[in-house]
Amino acid sequence: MKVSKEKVAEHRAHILDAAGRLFRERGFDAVTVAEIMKAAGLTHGAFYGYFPSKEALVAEAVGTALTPSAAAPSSAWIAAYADSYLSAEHRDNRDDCCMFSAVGTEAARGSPELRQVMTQSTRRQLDRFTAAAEGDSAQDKRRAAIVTWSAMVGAMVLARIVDDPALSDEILTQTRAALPLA
Amino acid sequence: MKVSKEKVAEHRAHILDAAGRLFRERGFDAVTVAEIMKAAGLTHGAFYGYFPSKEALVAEAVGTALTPSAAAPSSAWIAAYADSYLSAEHRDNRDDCCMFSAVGTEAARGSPELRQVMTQSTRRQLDRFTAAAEGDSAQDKRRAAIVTWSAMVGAMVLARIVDDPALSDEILTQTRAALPLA
DNA sequence: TGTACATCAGTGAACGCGCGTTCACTGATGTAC
DNA sequence: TGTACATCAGTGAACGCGCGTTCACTGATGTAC
Repeated sequence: MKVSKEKVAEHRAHILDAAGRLFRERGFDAVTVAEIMKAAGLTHGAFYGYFPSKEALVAEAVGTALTPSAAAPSSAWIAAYADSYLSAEHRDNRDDCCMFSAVGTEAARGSPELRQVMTQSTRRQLDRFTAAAEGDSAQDKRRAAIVTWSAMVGAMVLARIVDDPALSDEILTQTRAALPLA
Repeated sequence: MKVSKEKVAEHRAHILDAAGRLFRERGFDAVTVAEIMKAAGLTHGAFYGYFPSKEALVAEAVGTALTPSAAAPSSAWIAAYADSYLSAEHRDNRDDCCMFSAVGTEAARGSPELRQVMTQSTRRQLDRFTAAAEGDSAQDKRRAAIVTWSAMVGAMVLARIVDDPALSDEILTQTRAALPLA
C-alpha cells in the first residue's frame, strides 16, 4: 500500500536510526537488512525503495550518527566531553556510543563513501579539540588535540575488549586523568 | 592420506599463521574457513581435524599472533617500539600489524576465549610500558603507560579509517610526538 | 629387518541455512477533471 | 467539492549464492609380529 510523503520521510529516519544502533551494537556484517527493517517497523522488501544496497545504508547511517554537535568548543566543553566519553556508561551503552570506538576497525575496510564521512567527522573533531585547547603555539594545540582524540578512542576500544571490569575501569579512569587537553 | 606427526604440527602452525594474517587484513567475518585452509596449503575438509569451529580458531590465531616479545622494557625500547608502531609502514602492512588496531572493535564482540587472550595481552603490554616508564611515583608510571598504549591504538585505528594520506600521516606523527612515555 | 594391517590426516562432494536482493502483487494516496 | 484513476510504498514469496560444517572415502604412516 502506498503511504504519505510524511510517512516516507519518517520511515527513512527510522531505518537510519535502527541501522545506526544495530551496527554499533553488533557490527556491520552481523546485522541483516531484514533485522534493520523489522526494527524500523517495516518488512525487508521495502528496503530497496530507500537504499540501493546494504553498503550504501552503512555509509549513510554512520554519516547520520556522526552529525556534529552545535556546542561551542571551550576548555569547559572539552572537559565535560572527556568525562562523558571515558565513562563506564558510554562503554556499556553499545547501541548509542561513538561510531569510531564501536566499528572503527571494520570501517577502515569499508566503502570509500563510509571512509569519507568518517574522515570528515575526524577533521571536525580535531578542529573542535584544537579550538578548545590551551597551549603556547598553534602547533602545540593541534598536537594536544590529536593525541587527546587518539587516546579517547583507543581507551574505549581497549576498555570494551578487556573482560576484567577492574582493568577496563582503570583504562578509562587513568586515560581520563592523563589527557593533555582538559 | 595420513601424514606424519611433524607435518601435522607444521600444518597447524600454517593454519594459525594464515588465519592471523587474513583476519588482520579483512576481519573475522569476511574471511572463510576455505580461504584460510587454501592459504595454509590444505583443503577445507581438513579444518575440523584441527579446530572445533571457526570461532575457536579466531581465539587461538589471535592468541598466537599476540605472543609477547622477549625484549626487556626500557626507555630506549619503548621509544623504538613507539616509532615502529606509529609508522606508515605499520599502518599499511595490514596483514602483519597489531591485532588491537586491526580487529579491536570486532574483538570486543567476540567469544569469551578471544577476549581472554586479548585481556592477557593488554595486561602484559601495560606492565611492560609501566616498567619502561620514567616518572616520580608508581601511579604516574602506570598512568603514563595506559594513556600511551591507548593513544597508540587509537591513533592507528583513526589513521587507517581516514582516506586523506596527509591527515593520516599527521595523526601518526603528532601522536608519536605527544606520547608521555618515550 | 621385513611384512601385514590398523590408524587416521586429508580430500572433495554434499548438506542445511541464512544472507542480500528481486519481483509480482496489493491497496492507500493524491491528482486530474 | 466529489469522483475516477494513475501512482507507487509496502508486502512476502522466491532466487541464487556462499557460508560453516559433515561425512564417506582414500591412501600414507607407523606399529605389531
